[in-house]
Amino acid sequence: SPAWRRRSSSPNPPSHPTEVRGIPAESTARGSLLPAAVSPVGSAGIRGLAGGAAVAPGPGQPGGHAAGAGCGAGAVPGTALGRAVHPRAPAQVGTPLSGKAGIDEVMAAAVLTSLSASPLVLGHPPATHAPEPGSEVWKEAPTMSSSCSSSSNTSGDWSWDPSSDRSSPSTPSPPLSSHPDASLLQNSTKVMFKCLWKSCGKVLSSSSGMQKHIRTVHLGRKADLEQSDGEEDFYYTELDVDVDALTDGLSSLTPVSPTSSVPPAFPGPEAPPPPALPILDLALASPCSPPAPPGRCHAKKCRKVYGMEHREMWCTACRWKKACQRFLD
DNA sequence: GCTGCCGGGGA
DNA sequence: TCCCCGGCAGC
Ligand SMILES: [Zn+2]
Repeated sequence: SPAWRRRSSSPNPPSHPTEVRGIPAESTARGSLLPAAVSPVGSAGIRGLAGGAAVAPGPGQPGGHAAGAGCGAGAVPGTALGRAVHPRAPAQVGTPLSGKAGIDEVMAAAVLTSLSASPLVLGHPPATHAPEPGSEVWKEAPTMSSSCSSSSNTSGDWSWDPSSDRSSPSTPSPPLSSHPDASLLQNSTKVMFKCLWKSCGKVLSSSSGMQKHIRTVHLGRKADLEQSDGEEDFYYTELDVDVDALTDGLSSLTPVSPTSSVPPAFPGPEAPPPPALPILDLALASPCSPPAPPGRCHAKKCRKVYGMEHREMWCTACRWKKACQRFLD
């Protein structure tokens, strides 16, 4: 390794209490210019995703993740596309993200969701037709063309430069309790839960429903078992769906399998691939450019991605004007 | 002009 | 060793 490479920089940044596989549990971006983190959260239990508005910067580093980049929704104002996905950590133990808040939130979301019962929810868009079934929502993403910035990274294998790491705000729990769901809902927005398992994309109106879906369809468990062993990987994102958007192209909410009962195409009959995948999907589904080659947004390095104004987020190499080590081509 | 980064150099 | 930056090639 090049001399300029910091000896101290290791693929594994100093651990952060709320990190799961190296990623700050919390989005660092908050819809701003920073690509935020899409990260599996929650220690032992049901895991949801953090992200939405943003995707963790940085392609995975050597060591595990397959395709790297997605594009951060970053600078672009949110759309109907899930923007405030966050960790769902139902009552499980030990989650730094206060479990209680998590529950409350889930409850709240569920309640609110059900209150605003909708015709839209399960793939029943109002008469208004949808030009292109299954993609309306996602099509929002490409609009962020210019922000084909970050890459996602799903797992901790990527190496956050220590200095960068420190720059990310980390206040784990607040978002949960102060989540804008409520207000959003009241503003003609409703929360939907989108399954992130590969090739699924099913959208349900309640987290419990989604968990059940994942449990039965993807984890092959019995539907009626609640939180069986606490080790399930429930990857789904929460979408704040603007009702207006829904009326426009709702059908898109049931992207992949119109017949919700069809199990996603997983290679084997066995358990689905590990969680990292769904996230990747999320990342990949995002905006790199519609037909994004699986993996990354080329040519864009830290400088471009984060901009001069966020130089501290660049990888060391970029800061030193060396070959970027985060966005490898 | 912008971008990525080599190579050189200061502390 | 860490870091910065002049300057150049490629677009
Ligand atoms: Zn870089």
